[in-house]
Amino acid sequence: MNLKKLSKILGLSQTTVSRALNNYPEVSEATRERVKAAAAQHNYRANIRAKSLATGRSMAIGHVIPISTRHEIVNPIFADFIAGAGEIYSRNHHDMLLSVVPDIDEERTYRELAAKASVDGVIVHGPRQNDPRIALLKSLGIPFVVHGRTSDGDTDYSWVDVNNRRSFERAANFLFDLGHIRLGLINGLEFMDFAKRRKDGFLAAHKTRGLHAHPVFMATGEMTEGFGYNKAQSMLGDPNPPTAFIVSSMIMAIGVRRAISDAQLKMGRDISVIIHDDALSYLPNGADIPIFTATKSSVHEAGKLCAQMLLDIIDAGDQTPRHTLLETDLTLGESTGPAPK
Amino acid sequence: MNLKKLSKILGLSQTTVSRALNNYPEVSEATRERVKAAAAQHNYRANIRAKSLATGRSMAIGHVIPISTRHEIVNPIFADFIAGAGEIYSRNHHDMLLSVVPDIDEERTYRELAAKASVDGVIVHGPRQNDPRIALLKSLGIPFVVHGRTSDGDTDYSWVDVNNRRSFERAANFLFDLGHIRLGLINGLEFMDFAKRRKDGFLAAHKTRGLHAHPVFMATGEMTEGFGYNKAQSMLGDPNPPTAFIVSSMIMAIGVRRAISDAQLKMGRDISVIIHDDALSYLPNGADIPIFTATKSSVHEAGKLCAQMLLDIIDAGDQTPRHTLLETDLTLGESTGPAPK
DNA sequence: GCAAATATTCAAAGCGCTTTGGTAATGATT
DNA sequence: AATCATTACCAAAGCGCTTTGAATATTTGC
Repeated sequence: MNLKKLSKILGLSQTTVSRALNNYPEVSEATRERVKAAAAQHNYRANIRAKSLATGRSMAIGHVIPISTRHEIVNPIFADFIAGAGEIYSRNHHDMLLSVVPDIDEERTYRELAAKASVDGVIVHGPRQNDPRIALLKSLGIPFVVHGRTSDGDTDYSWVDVNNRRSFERAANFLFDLGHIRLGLINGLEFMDFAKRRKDGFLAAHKTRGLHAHPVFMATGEMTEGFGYNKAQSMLGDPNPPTAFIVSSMIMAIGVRRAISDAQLKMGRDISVIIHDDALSYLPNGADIPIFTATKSSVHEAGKLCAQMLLDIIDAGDQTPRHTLLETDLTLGESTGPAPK
Repeated sequence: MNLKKLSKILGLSQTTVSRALNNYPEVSEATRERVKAAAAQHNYRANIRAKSLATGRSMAIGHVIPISTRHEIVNPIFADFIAGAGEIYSRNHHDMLLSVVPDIDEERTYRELAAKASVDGVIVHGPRQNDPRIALLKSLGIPFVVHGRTSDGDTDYSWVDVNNRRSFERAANFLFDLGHIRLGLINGLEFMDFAKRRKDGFLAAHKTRGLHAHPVFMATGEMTEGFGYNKAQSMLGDPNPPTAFIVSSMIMAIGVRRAISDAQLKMGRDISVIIHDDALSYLPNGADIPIFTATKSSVHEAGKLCAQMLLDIIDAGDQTPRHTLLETDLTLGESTGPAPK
């Protein structure tokens, strides 16, 4: 079923049928209803590619998911983020175009997306401290929103980010308040901007207390369960080990918990743990009482915000950057307690 | 830059330029090279929607990800599956169109995908035992591959699945061989086909040994860490508890491990655990020695296989269903041992 | 009752590509 | 030298929609 056939059936021109369906005012209510009824009856939907060829808008948003070439790891938070964004898209009749590409091919992918005019805008995932994608997308003239931020270079673009620095500063201070002096940081890769900011917050808290963060107690790496386990284990093996950990993700924290339990220690009593909790749907932080004390910020919500911001930007045709900085909730769980004597 | 301009620059017709770029034979090698050089120089890429409007092929594959309306949970294996499939798509110049929809809207989504002609085929995720989507997609005439299978109704369609029944039968038998008699099963929702098959395998092993599976020791629910924890905890609280668990996913197993550790038991000594391991990139089952004894099958690989099968089907224009049944590896880890006396 | 204003409808062009059905030029065949 | 293939190219139609500009029908104003 297509427009031509449908208009023939109705005895109307394609123009009128098209306008009736798209709610243009210059169509009488009587015919509009007749047209809509016929469209429903014949299960007519405008061919999306013909439509977007005619309008110049693709009604699709691109997400380029980089896969680390070295480690082949997919960021697990991505499922929840996508779910959030997808909710907004489908509510606004947009499609989501996903490109999963080795990080080495990212630039080419963005260029193609732009040249082929496949999308009206893109969401940028996992920004590095200094990320060439910003300049690239600007030069391509394609609207975009970054999930996260960059620190160096051009910072004049739209983003939605969590206040990572403050979160981790608060987390560290909270542990200091409990009497802990030696903290371990188990963080993501430091060329990732969020990881850098978290470390900065961690260090800032040390500084105000006049404490010194031991480099050996600041680990940075791929955010897997295994990495969390290894680093926690080796830090706990130190002759003068940390009494508390701050861990950048639930997944790593699971490894940390395993290491603690392997060392015959009890989390929350012998050793405290604060995690950053992205509120992943499949990894809830306990039911009523959180397992982990956490700086919490829903990545599902972030997906929704990014998507909405991008659609707004596209709609407005507007170039002035927008920003949303989300504060985290510091929620008390059972993984923290006073420093052991 | 578009075809028209490019052909003007080259002093050739659009026909010739198009043919040169698409490697048709009726173009001299000299002009072909000249055209390709110019295309590269001007960063020309065919507008994908114009192209697919003309060819009738969208060069896109749809994935409809259902979100459970009741629980709002995103299946975490989905990230790795998508990554695998995406690899195949980009290698074959296809796009991936993702629709994240409440399970209640699934049918409408498929109908729209078909009517709007947005995709050349779809991958069906998470089939139920008797899944209406099969008949729907057949009636819509849209090529599809199911990741998993159905048990009831029409079973004549293409799929890629893991031999879930045999996997869990083997797992149970392995535990019986170790002297365990009371096994606990912590499984996904049973209307999901994979969960049903796993349970069938579990029961089959009991039957051949002349053993009876206790209903209280067979849990079924949403595959979260919390569910694994709750069920393991309650089963361990039984006056005559199981001495081994078979767990349907790594995520749930993490909860099971937490319950075991909370109960002051040692996994692999006091209680054995076998999991099904989807080989998720961000949740590797240990480094050199697996943490869990597992029936292992990479979901990333399954994504690749599904994608490739679908592209092959579309390419062949062929209707005869194809099947790939993957056997799992039963890999020995540190979570299993002889039944305690 | 007639011009002007307004409300409806339509034919045709255009979005950027592919593909059909040619033509012109070259080379091979008798 | 005339005929036939073959090679290399092109003009124009068509994919299914939107939108411009014009035409026709219906009201309104005086």
